[in-house]
Parts: sequence; C-alpha cells; structure tokens
Amino acid sequence: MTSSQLGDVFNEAGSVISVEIVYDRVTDRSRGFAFVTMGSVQEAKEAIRMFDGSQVGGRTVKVNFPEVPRGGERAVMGPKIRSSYRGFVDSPYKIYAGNLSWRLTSEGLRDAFADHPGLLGAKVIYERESGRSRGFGFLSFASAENAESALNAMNEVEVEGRPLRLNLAAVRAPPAPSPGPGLERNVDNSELISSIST
DNA sequence: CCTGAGCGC
Repeated sequence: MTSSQLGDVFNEAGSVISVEIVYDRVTDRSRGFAFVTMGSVQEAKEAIRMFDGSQVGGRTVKVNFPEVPRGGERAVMGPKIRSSYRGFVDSPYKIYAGNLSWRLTSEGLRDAFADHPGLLGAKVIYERESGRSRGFGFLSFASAENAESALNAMNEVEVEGRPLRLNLAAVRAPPAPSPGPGLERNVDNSELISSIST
C-alpha cells in the first residue's frame, strides 16, 4: 500500500497532513506500519474510532496514538497553558496576520477564523522575555484553497478594534542545523501509528 | 525601549 492510498483512507476521518510509511533501512521493505498526521487531535481520535480494527488494503489494521509521545501522555491530552500555541497545528498553507491588538491571544485569533473551513491552527507570536505580543501571528490551513479563501474573506476585517492585515505567509526559514546525530523522529501529538503492510 | 512595523524558537 502506498502512502497516498493510505492518505485517501484516512481523509475520511478528517484532514490528513502527512503520511509516512516506515521502511526497513536495509531491505527497503515496508515495516508494516506508518505515521499519519491528522489536522487535529479531534480528527486523530476520529480516525482511530473509524479505522482501528478495520480492514485496510486487505488487512486488519491497528490504529492508535503513538505509544510514547514526546512528553508522555500528559502532554498529549493535557490542558493548554497560555494559548493554542501549544496545540498549533502547522501546515504549508499559512496566513500571516499583522496589525493585531496587543491583547489578542492565539485563541482569539482562532475564534475570529472559526467559521472558515480547513482552519488547523492559530498562533500569536510573543516576545520571549517580556511575554508581550509582537502584534502578529499565523493561521494554518488544510489546503492552499482554504488559506486563500479565508484570507480574502478576512483581510481588513476588524478584530478587537483593529483591521487584520493578512498575507500568505512567507516560506519559513530553513530548519536550524541539527546539532547531534539525527535519530529523533518527528512524533507529533496528533500522529497515529498503525500497522499496515503492503 | 508602556510599541504599531514586523514573517514564528
């Protein structure tokens, strides 16, 4: 089974952000499982509900959260601290939102866009030391189309008394040079692990 | 830096 076929299956439970079938380093054969990143924890739960124990590609599959998520179970389901920043779901389709009120939080930003399809996450950027808002933030979407239509609908719309200045987000700077041996796998808190073989 | 352009740690 290909990752794109697997993605098609999981799309029935919500927005699939990425699919990564794990292969054996030497034999290049599928190891029989994959990581599927869904757009939200909610959608991840839905995928588990729908597909755990079901037939996929002619096999009975197991679908569940990764066994040892980064930070442990508490971090996965635990309460948010200051904003939806911790729960921010990234995607390649992002809007830059500027001219934000100093008091607008990530949740406030998310709420302002709540009606728009495909919204995955919102975050306001804060200064590290002072904790003050830097007056801008980002919104991530499931698709380029979703991002564009939200941008068109919300640009210059007033939120907390100030008109939003929206743009498609610039392509992010390259990831920082990795310091150590790169054995870390990117296990996100909305990923699923499933046993699926070809 | 009690701020108003800024593209994230």
